[in-house]
Amino acid sequence: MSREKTPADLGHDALLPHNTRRSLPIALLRAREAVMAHFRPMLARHDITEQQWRVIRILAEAGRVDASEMADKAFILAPSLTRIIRSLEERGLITKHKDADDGRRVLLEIAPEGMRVIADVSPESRAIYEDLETRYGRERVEVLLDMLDELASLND
Amino acid sequence: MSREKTPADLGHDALLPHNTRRSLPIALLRAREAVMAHFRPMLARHDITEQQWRVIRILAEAGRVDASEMADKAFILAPSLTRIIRSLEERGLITKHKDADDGRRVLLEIAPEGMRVIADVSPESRAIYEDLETRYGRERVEVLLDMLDELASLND
DNA sequence: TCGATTTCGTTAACGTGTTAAATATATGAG
DNA sequence: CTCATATATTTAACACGTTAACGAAATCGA
Repeated sequence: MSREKTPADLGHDALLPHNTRRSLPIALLRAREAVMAHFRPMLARHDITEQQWRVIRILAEAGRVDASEMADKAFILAPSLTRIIRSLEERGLITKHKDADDGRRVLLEIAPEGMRVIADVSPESRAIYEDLETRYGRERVEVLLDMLDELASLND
Repeated sequence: MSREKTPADLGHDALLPHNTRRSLPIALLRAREAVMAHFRPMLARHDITEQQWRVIRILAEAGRVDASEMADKAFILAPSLTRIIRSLEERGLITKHKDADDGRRVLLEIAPEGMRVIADVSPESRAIYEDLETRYGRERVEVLLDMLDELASLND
């Protein structure tokens, strides 16, 4: 009969946020974390972070890319990208040079050492992703990607 | 006829990761970011971070909670939580005391000042979320939440 | 009871996220 | 051409994410 009184009882429900368990931000966080849990140990064995992997992977796909384009494709904010580029360059995985036509721009290119990392990591990455796809369902992944894209583009 | 040669041409496709555009980790990141873009400015006006908001919101919902339980519910790693708790306590939004029955545990409770923040932020948060729900579609949000939950629990 | 083990929380160290401001270069109006 | 403005990148400052290691308290088995 006498239940525990929580602070929630002090206000009426309208003043409280909806339940945490069904909140989009946290659900997205959990899902992302669950996915990354599959990749992170493998990337750690190759001594690169998730973000560093995104950057060199994009350079391997797209060739020479300037920093803004990279920030866009890898979805990394400019200040983070500056640090990541510095670190990747110091480790010899990428090269960096000023754009001759526009002195503000920084052009990035993958270095041979970076290609070696790509060659090492890609097969493992693929395998993990395909296992995930299989277990979740190939078509469901597609549906989910579409729904996420739509959510991401609600603002535009 | 002579197209630009990219580093991708140096290896055959099997060695390259699949296209960045349809990758679950980045799609989840983008979607989450798009959602948070709606909330962050509002939270900033109230001078709290997203994580601080999650913590006091959970305390308002659940009453007294120990740190492990909080880490679980708010999906925040222990080291981050330690810092967040320290900051929230210094600002007088929560109180913290050792569990009498188990000296290792730290019990958290929301303070009156914290309840004031809840009262201020909740209506705005709700409004933003409901707008989002409406624009994306109420049922589609539910479907998405289910799909995300399932993805998150693939490991178990 | 005691020593080994486990659990909870913290600290440390490093990388990234976020916002604002600074710097350098490019562009456009007059 | 020149000054104002815009754009690309960097720096700074602070918060959080991530892993490993640590200290303290609880638990369990001998």
